[in-house]
Amino acid sequence: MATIQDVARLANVSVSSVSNVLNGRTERLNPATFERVREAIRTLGFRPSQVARQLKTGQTPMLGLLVPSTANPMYGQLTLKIEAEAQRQTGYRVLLGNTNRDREQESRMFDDLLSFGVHGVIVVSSLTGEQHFEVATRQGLAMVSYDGGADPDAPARIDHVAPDNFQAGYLAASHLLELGHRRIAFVMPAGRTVSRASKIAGFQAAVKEAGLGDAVVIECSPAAHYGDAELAELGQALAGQLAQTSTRPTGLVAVNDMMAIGLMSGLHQAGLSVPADVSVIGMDDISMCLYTNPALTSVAMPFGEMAQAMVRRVMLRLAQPDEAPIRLCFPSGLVVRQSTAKPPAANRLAGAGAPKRG
Amino acid sequence: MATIQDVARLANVSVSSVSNVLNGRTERLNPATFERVREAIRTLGFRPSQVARQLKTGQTPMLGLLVPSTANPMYGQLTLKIEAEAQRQTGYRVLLGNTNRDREQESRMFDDLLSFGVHGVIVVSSLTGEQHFEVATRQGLAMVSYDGGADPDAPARIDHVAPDNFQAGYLAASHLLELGHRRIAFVMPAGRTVSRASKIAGFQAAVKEAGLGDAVVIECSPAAHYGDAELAELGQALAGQLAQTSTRPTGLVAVNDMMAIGLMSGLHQAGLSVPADVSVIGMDDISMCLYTNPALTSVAMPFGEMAQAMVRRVMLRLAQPDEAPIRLCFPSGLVVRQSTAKPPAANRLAGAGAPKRG
DNA sequence: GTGAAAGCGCTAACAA
DNA sequence: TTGTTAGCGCTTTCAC
Repeated sequence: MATIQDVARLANVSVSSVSNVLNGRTERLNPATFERVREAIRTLGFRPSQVARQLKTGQTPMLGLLVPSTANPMYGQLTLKIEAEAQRQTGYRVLLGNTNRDREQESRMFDDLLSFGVHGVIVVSSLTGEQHFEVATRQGLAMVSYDGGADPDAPARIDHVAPDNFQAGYLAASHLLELGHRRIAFVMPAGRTVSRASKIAGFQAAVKEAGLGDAVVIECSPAAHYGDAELAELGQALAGQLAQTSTRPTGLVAVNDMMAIGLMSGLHQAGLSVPADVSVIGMDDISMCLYTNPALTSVAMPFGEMAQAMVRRVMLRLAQPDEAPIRLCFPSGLVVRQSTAKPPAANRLAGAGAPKRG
Repeated sequence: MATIQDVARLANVSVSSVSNVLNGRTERLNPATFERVREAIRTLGFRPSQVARQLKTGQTPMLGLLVPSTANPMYGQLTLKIEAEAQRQTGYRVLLGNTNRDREQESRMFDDLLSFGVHGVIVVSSLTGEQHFEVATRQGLAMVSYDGGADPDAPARIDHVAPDNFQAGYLAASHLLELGHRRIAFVMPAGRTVSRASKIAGFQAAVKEAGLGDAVVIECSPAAHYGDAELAELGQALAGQLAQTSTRPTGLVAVNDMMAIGLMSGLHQAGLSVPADVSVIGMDDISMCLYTNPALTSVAMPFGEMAQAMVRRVMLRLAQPDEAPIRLCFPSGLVVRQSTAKPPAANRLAGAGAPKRG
């Protein structure tokens, strides 16, 4: 690889002139010199070393991105959008780390980012209140979290970007209630995060509004790996159990689409039909929703806009580290497909025990 | 961030002693000095700058990874495995780029890798015979390709890792033939790559062995973006057309699982049943196969082993750039689930026109 | 408008 | 066994 020295020699100028050309300080250059340098750069195929540049300036056009697992289509999709957005907005590249939502892995990634001189990072994690986040920000990492808990008292200065989870829970429950369901449940893996709590709150609010009191939150076993379609597996197993109970819900709101897909699969295996026997609704609206059988009704989150906001925000924080942290919340929207319908007739009668509306 | 100078000062030694400690050259150190330095490092929370180190040595513990799109679950899964394997084997981090299988994006990523001083790269691309690959390797990139065409005459020195595509095509076709299907087709997006050609060759070989001559290869419209579940969309559209033809195949081999999932979705929407009316088999065996309805029969590729091989190979090539390029081929295996069954009775009779076996 | 030179934080050859 | 120092490729002051 050619160096700035080689270019200077070939163009018969000093390295500082070459540097000025590289950094677009045209006002300081004689147009003729400028052209000569550009010509030399071209003939040598010279590309400035980001490494040397970074050592000098402390800046590098690179962003850290931590996701639980790219094998999960939802994070794979988000990863794509964030990477594209970083390129589009600023030409930054992305250093990727899968964390499995594991504290230790997150922590090691933070350390590595710091030693690579990367100062901006976007994190998908529910652990943002924990100490390793505070340590990392104190050491100079500018962090933006996706769907993390925004504890106002947390010491770490982190920006938060999230979908409106309360609204998502509310929309999902309302949809089922409007279809006539009276026995509905919210399904998720064990463990309450801030975002899950919001979804549940929205779900319960809709249930209350409908004058029902018996909405259930079902927690599966905890998700251990996130390395795969594990949520689907949990949902599948749970659906098998639900199928055997006579008073099972007629409508299920899943914490996300992967779990919903697992639920549908388990219900089918148990000989039940979706939506004839049980309605299922997911959240995130990943592309796979279009191709399940039946196509999955879901609550869509504006990933493109959120990716854009996260990149913009981390850039801003890189430029102005002392900016006060903010929380951005994006509206979600119901997308009705074929996995939700009226409850089976028997249940419409059996629902008489519940208070009537209006 | 503390520097090596700070550590030297605190420990009352020279920077070279600190450097020796950092690089594990314990034999040159007085144990007491060693301890003193380690202590200083700990109290300062010192972490050596990879940037400075890299400027000096030309090495960096980072790998490039180019995939068409992490939004495609297959590549999301592969990305996860490669990243994990890079961490496990050597502690390397991964610089990710989504390319959309676009020449221009690949090329720009190569340039950026070079200017970041990253010399090892794993590429998922069908364009490995093209010029930008040759340019990149000549400029010092050590490349390993996944499922790329291994043209022995290609000038670029690239290692290739791939599943046995011929075998995959053969296994898929054989499975349908053994079930009694006589009218089967291979389905893929327009455009023949080396790996698709191998799958087709395996598919045709099985058809010939069965004494049939009329196996069809169906090319959908070309895939334009890869940014999403586009293959599924193509499959869905195609299935809608197929459903209307009376002489449609009774068994479909899809080039990969996403396309198979799209085909199933389209068939269902057209009122056909899988596998009662049409059998569908995919390739890759992504986790989603377990959760489709019906669960998708597929040909599994050993992604874990292939990821391991790719990382090992790129490390080797980093150490010995002049090593001769090799091609590693990994066996695939049939995984039977519920999307394949005997053809409908009418077709079993209609198949009489085909030559009989034995 | 252009050039000389210091220095970013490390490694490694060489000196002591 | 430990220290001194040049230099990796660039940016940026400051002098001309």
